Amino acid sequence: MKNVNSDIAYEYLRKRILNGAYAPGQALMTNVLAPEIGVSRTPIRDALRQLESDGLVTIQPRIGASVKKMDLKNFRDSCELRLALESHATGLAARNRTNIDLHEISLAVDEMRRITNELGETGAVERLIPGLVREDVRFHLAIISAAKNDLIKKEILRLHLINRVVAGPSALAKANVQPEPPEDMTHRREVLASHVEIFDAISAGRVDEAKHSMERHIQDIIDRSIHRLARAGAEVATRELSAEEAMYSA
Amino acid sequence: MKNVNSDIAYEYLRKRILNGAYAPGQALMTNVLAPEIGVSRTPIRDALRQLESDGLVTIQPRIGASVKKMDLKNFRDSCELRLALESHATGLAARNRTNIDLHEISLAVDEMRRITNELGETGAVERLIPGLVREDVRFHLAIISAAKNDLIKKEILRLHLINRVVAGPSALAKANVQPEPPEDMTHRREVLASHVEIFDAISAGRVDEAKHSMERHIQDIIDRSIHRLARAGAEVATRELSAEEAMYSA
DNA sequence: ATTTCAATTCATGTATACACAAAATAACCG
DNA sequence: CGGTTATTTTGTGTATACATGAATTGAAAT
Repeated sequence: MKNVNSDIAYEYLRKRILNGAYAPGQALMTNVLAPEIGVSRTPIRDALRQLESDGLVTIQPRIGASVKKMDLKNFRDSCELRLALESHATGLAARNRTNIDLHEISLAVDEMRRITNELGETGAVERLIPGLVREDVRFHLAIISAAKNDLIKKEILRLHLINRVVAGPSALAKANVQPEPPEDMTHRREVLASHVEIFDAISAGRVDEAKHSMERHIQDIIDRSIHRLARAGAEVATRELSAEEAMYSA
Repeated sequence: MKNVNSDIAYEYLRKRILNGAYAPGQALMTNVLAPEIGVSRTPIRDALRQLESDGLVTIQPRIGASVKKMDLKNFRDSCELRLALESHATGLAARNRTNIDLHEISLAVDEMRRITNELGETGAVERLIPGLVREDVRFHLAIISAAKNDLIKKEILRLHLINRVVAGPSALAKANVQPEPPEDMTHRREVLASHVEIFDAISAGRVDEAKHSMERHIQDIIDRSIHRLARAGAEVATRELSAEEAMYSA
């Protein structure tokens, strides 16, 4: 999409859906959005259709568009899909990665190690968590890029978006789940260890090992997400997030 | 999509793209299609956007829509994606299948066995191949349904569509590749054996085995497709097919 | 003859008007 | 007073008109 007005509408709506300005199920009416955004209904319809294929919006004929509701079943399904794609992509990465790819992945691992250690020593959660998230994103992104399959990459990025919206830090905050229990330091070291393990496998070209390591890693992440969500109640909202997530959108 | 006129345009264009009425890269101009289909440009634009997200059409801003071109790289990528999804779905099927699912899968296997044997005896290719294709489709469809993940299912169906368009029997025919070499009888028996193997694994709930069997099975199919396509020339066309493919669209 | 640039054509993107389906409200009847 | 049926409202789907950007043609210059 690169049509001026459609893009304006698309970005506007996407941002607002992603940061929770609209409640899930909320109707998105073209004739109220048109004056609000300052374009006509036509590009808004385009944007809504695009958002629908992104999985963020539901369109019912003759009824209209609404922010997509995510129940636990849907969320599980999309996690499962992500698991399938990202673990497979990791296998591909082990086969297709260039040295440049390897370098980028290793940077993400090294930086995460540095921050994790600093976090263990100083306990400066507020200051360091964003960096940790950024390096995590960087790691996963570098791998799916190294897989050299644009279709798979595109699909994974789409899913990341949805998942983060549902289970991202701010979403959990709004659902009254404490986002970062302090005893999670051990978990952070586990995550780091997983990343190292995955990197090593990719680096050595061990396809199956890379794949399975990533599969376990993502399964862990998913289990934790679902566990937390389940505690927060069955109905899951599409909620706030920002800075780091914006990367995914790019 | 269930808007009357959009649907008309969508079905019209989709059919024509799938049966090769338009050459790959062919421009699809709203103002020529509008009188042709008998609706205005607006629902046609909707249909084109839908087809774009189906992966059948490319839309460039201010330039317009055109039938998507598939080069070998794109085709490989989409095969790889299908491989990832369908093998994963098979693993899920082994875990989640109901007895009804199992029954449906077994019917597809039994029927394929019957037809394969009859084919081996009579050699009536013309008459029996369609049935074979149908049972193959039925088998794969039954499995991805048994996986109980609608997202994955939807995605696989989308890919099947693209793949069949590119590498389906009629596409190969147009590309001057003999569709069914007679010595392929051994291959047909291998396919049947694969199906049996996969069914057994799913039936017994052996997740990993099911997954890997399907992975090998699909890899075989892909290798054969790509091999044939490569002989037919690098540039791949989006070409004719019908009856069986229509099933996938449903 | 070839390249450059201008003018024209043409198709898209966008706005808007209208028709119609669905939802909300009011009127009617039991 | 509850439930059913008109009526109105509201917002979508569709057609169409207009404006703008891209492509193309033709003219001018090298």
